[in-house]
Amino acid sequence: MTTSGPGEATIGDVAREAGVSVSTVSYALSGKRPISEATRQRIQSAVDRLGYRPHAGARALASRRTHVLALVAPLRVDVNVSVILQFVAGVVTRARSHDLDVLLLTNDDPHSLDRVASGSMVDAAIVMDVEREDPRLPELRAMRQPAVLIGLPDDPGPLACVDLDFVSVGRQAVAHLAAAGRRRIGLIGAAPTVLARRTSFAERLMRGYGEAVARLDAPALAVAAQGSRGGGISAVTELLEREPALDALVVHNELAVPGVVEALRRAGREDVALVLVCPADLVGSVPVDCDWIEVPGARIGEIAVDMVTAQLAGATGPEVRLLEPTVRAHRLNP
Amino acid sequence: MTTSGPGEATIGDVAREAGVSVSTVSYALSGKRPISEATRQRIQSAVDRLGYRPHAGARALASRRTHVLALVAPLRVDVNVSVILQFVAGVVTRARSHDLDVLLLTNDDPHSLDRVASGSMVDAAIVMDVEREDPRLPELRAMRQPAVLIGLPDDPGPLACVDLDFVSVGRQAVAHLAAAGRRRIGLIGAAPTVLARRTSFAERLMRGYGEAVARLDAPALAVAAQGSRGGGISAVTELLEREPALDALVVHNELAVPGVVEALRRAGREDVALVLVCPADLVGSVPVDCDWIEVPGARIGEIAVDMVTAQLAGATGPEVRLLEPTVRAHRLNP
DNA sequence: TTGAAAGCGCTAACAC
DNA sequence: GTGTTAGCGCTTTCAA
Repeated sequence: MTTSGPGEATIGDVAREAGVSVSTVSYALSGKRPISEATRQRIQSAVDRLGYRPHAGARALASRRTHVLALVAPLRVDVNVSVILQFVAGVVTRARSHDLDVLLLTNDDPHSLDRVASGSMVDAAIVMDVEREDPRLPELRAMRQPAVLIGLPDDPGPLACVDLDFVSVGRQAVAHLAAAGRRRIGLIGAAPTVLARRTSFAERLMRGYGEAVARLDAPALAVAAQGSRGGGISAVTELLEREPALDALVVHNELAVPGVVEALRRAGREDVALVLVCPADLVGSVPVDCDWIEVPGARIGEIAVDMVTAQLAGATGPEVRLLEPTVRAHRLNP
Repeated sequence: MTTSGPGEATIGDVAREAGVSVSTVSYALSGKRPISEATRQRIQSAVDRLGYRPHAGARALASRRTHVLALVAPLRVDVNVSVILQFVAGVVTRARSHDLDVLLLTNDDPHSLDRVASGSMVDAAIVMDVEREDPRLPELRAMRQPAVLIGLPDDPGPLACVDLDFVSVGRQAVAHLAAAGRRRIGLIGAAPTVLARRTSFAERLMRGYGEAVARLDAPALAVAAQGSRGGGISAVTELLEREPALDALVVHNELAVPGVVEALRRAGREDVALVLVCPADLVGSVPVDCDWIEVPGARIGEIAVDMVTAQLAGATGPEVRLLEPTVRAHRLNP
């Protein structure tokens, strides 16, 4: 007697084993029509006995659903990997809870999304690292499958978007510091390459910041910083030169944070108030008291999946969702 | 006239448009049999005109190949995300160059690999974050599809493995320091949770270290450290208490490095020689001169893909590949 | 409540 | 060098 491993049995084998027709097995498994409890059980035990697993390709061919989501993720050096991975983790976890798997596309091949979409490898797509005038937008709009952007292009058209409201992040950071009496508020922004790509979040934060300091009649003191310790040091040095009376800093560059802290210490300027914009796991390693605004990567990834599944289910709700940020305190000795 | 978007046309449409049979189209596209140049061109232009893309599910059903690779990746908090992402990037990039896509599985569901494998969603699997007695090994051995482990379990059996030779890393780090006259060599290892899981690389490095210091008749001074600035500080403090004459440190914990450097500085012990074990992008942000051994994540990911494609092609080469590490110098002012 | 059978779009014999 | 056609394993009418 031959015991074949799992994945060998077909729906026909199950049907024979259970003494029913293939359609009955199919319906029993999908629940798309009522099946008597007795047959349901016979089928289930046949499935277990044979280790039956539906063949994904056959199912996709017949039903036109793959149960796979494309995740277009950047993996660019200048974007903080821990942020990326938070988004990815959120997407993958939530996708599984919707019974979807995730096909990971990195950006090295600009047409890979087109390839997998028109090859019917995926039911939908989630796109990260969106630029203000993202070159992928035409492709995305032409897709049969729904897509959700993580980020906010200038003209999303009918595409669904979700992100932290970075304009509000900039405003709130400034407002929070102003409320604490600060008026010389600098901004250390994303890496020059990130800004050069006109990455949507980087510019939006800067816009919010710019508006807010203007309303305060405070000087706009924004610099881009390389995502490194050295980048943080240079940025602080430059800002202190431009404005020696600097009394606060908004830092939107996770990798530069250690350098920023170090430079302030060396300059004897621990009095400069800090608002960090970063993921939750990063703030824990910051060695000074400060305030921070969370970039909730995992949460945004989850929402993106929820939006995409809603679209798959035919819903047509609000197209753009921006999460409201909150300023929180980070204290070494609570 | 209706211009339908890409992904609507079938191979039958192409065949009609080009005035040939479907099999000719199929063979022309796959190159699996000689086609006259003339027909090849007619077919190609029909493909272009119609925007034809083969339906992945149909292809998988007929050919029993999905051209998809499962990547089982951890995304565990205690493992450095930048290391993980290097592996992932290596895998995805190399996979694409073999015309494979990557289905990303995270570990939250232990049976997901079984699910996608027996559901014929993937042709092969690459598994990261391998433990010495990994609970997934039985599943992996039962799979129809080939698998490659990144890491080295105690008993890999017939499974292919690839990793940096961490035993050698430990030995070389010690040998290098010993050659520089150091005899009180500490080891700051992976996070306690990583060790508790018996993660293969962590223990192998420790073994190499232990053997090497024993041969020197030097004391074994190993501690686990939390992956954080605080973890690095505590580890240094503890080691300096145990051995005030400490003159060298091997650090195999990326996230603890800043704390280690800081603690040594505060203790006035900048004379302690350092060998860091970390990915290349991390060493750049280390603010002191030291030596380091690269963990070539991307390279290992690439090799894993090459091994898996070799297996798909029917090869049966060397089962376990361990990359030889090299000690290099990191100098702030070269 | 169940079954029979027609596809889904492609590959790969098997023909010529 | 090219065409015909029988599957691949599933879903989903249509019929009972």
